[in-house]
Amino acid sequence: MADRSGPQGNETLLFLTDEHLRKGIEAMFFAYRGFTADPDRILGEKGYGRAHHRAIHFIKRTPGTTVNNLLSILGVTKQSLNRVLRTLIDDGLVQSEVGTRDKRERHLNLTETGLELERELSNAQRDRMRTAFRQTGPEAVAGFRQVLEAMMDSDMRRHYARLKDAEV
Amino acid sequence: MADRSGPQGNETLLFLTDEHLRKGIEAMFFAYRGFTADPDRILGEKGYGRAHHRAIHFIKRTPGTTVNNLLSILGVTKQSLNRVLRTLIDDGLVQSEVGTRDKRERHLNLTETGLELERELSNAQRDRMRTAFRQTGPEAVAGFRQVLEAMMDSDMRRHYARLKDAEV
DNA sequence: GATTTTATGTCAGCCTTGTTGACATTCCAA
DNA sequence: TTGGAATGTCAACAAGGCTGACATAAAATC
Repeated sequence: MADRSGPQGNETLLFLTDEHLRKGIEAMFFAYRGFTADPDRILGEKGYGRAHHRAIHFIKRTPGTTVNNLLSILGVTKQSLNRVLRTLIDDGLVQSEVGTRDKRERHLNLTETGLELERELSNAQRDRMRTAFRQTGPEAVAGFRQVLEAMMDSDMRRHYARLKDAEV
Repeated sequence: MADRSGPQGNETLLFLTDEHLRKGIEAMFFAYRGFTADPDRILGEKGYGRAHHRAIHFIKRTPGTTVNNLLSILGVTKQSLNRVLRTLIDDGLVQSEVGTRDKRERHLNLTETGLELERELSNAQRDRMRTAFRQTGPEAVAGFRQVLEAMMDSDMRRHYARLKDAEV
């Protein structure tokens, strides 16, 4: 929100040049590849894809979540999500229970098998994140999260913040 | 590389808890969606996809690059890249010239039309990046780039660094 | 109580973008 | 001259997005 560079000091704005912005763009591109590389390998071996990982992650993250809630977090269509959920339910990784208060809803949870895969995936992804965090230190990590948060769409920031408040 | 937290001070390691790592993971997920949202909208209107954007970006970035070089940066198969390049060449956005030194190679450049689209895409993406950078300040941006760079696969870091050295 | 809205599931079909495999061409280099 | 490298192209396939249409059950509203 606030422009933290003074109005007179031009040298304080040097981090906003097009060259620096392009470097930031390419950093996002290359880093995201690394970010997904390890889970992708594991998923590939088991016949799943990134979409399954995302579903598994957020079900683990918000146990008992409904399909609609998952849709708004993932930002895909219900048909797309349904295809993924169907295979996870059929394979016994996800359990779908009719809601008690509202019987139209389905509450989603990971089964023991689902939790196992989730652990395998998030261990791999966390390992890389941990290494990167350790290499760069807490101040860099704080900046990393600030910039990423500022880059989100506002509705996604809501999801992110809600999760943050709930657990951290 | 070096663990910057002391071996005895536990409180300095608090940024490495699983909860913080998970927050970093979700920050990457939600931020990447924002990162690609604006170009995706523009591309969708013109019948292109993210793959076209990536090709356009790195051709602009490294004019006269060969197909093979582009392949190693983008990390896809030549068939996949070829399909994208073909549409861009047919639509007059990319020019492919037989190499002079080695006539097997094709040197890729953007045409004036291609440069126009590239400007439109990167302006949109830079706007978001600039806003995020300005909101968070130079120290946060430095941390952002450090962490992202540490998260890359080493071969991708090579590409990233090479581009960095060449132009920044 | 009847009607409308909501949550979900499902079927069919389309698109982009990734994959593998096979094969042709061109041309540098040993 | 022959082998291999760089590129192009064709075919087939899969994942995972999308839209549209329709069914069902249940909640909400009139």
